[in-house]
Amino acid sequence: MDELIDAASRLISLQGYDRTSVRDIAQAVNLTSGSMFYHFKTKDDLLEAVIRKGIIDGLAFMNQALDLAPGGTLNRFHALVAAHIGVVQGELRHFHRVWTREWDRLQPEARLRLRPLSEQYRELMNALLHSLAAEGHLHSDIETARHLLLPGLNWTPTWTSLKDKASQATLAEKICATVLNLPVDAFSDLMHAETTTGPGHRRTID
Amino acid sequence: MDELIDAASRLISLQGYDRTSVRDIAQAVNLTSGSMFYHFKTKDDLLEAVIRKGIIDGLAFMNQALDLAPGGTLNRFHALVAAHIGVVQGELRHFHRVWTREWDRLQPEARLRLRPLSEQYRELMNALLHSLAAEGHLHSDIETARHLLLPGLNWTPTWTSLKDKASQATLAEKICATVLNLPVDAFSDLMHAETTTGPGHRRTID
DNA sequence: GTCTATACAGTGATAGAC
DNA sequence: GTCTATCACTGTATAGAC
Repeated sequence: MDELIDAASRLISLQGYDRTSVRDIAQAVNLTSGSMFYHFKTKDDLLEAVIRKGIIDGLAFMNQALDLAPGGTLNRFHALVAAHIGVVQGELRHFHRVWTREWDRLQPEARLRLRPLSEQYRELMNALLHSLAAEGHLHSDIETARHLLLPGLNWTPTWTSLKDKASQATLAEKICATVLNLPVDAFSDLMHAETTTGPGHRRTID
Repeated sequence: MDELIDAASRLISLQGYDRTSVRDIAQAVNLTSGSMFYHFKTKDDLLEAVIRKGIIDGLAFMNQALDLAPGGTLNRFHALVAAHIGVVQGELRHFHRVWTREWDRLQPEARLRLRPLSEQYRELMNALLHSLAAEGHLHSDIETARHLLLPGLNWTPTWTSLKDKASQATLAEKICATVLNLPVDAFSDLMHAETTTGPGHRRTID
């Protein structure tokens, strides 16, 4: 039941898995605790379902953003970073927080089942960092760059809260610039130059 | 009682605060649960004591590393990053993990009491990023750089485990290079050039 | 599919003996 | 200072009625 998963994501995100009782979650959708165990065999199964939905919806969100992004690599990089910020700060934020904060509360078998999904997420970022390196924008080690970038993005809710797309895009610019060790303005200029004059492999604005 | 704090840091780090019972912790130092409440009024007080010790010892470790570091800014930057990796991966790792993972389980008043301590930690990194910018190595926004760097360092235990100082220093080089968007070799060269020919504001090797 | 009722284990914390 | 014993409570999960 999807309402149950939604409520669980919200409560677990805010209170933590261990402090959120099955009664709390069931009550949030006007059920009693007994009824929850009809839909999920155990509380752990519910946690797995929450995280699975978080990853799947997050992937869809990211892929959609990439499909709409203009062609140049810098533009696509910015789109990806902005999309990830959207996941972390937007409607999926509770799912994402549960994913990152409660991942190691999962049973080992559950982690194995979810691993392929989360690898896809990492690969999206990897591919773009490779393009940046190939085009001479990124000079540092790609793995290390990803290891700095991803936790940094995931941690943004601890020091800022950005619900609207505009401010998310602004933050994304600052972060992209930082990855390339550039002033924000320099990155913006580079990115926009790319859009107007660049090759534009696929300008998919329908 | 310090043994109690040590045992608590280890168990809470491995199992999480909520899953670690007072009985578990007391048993680890051959006490019964009742005795723990002689030393700490509540379980929450014990958590605060663990995190306080983690921050204080971490600060001491960082300051000591900086005192021993050679003079140049790049060298001091590397020393700071290596020291933080040392905190996160070395003997203080359990304390540090509790600090970062259970911080928001603290009562609001406890967070207020500890805030000044954790600010000191952040300021160490801030000061060095400012120096890097002043000397023309760092071009990006300093706040943003710190917001990428710190979570990235704190998250390293999720993808690598480095107990010895040598491999910690190697990782530190990769990360410093990434912050400056340089290949590792380029950063190493820059750093060593600075040591042998640089101004060396204070070469404090006693 | 949801309810009520309940089994059963474990929790933080306290009281009082030693 | 540490122990034992215990209180009051909450947790997950199950059984069976509807």
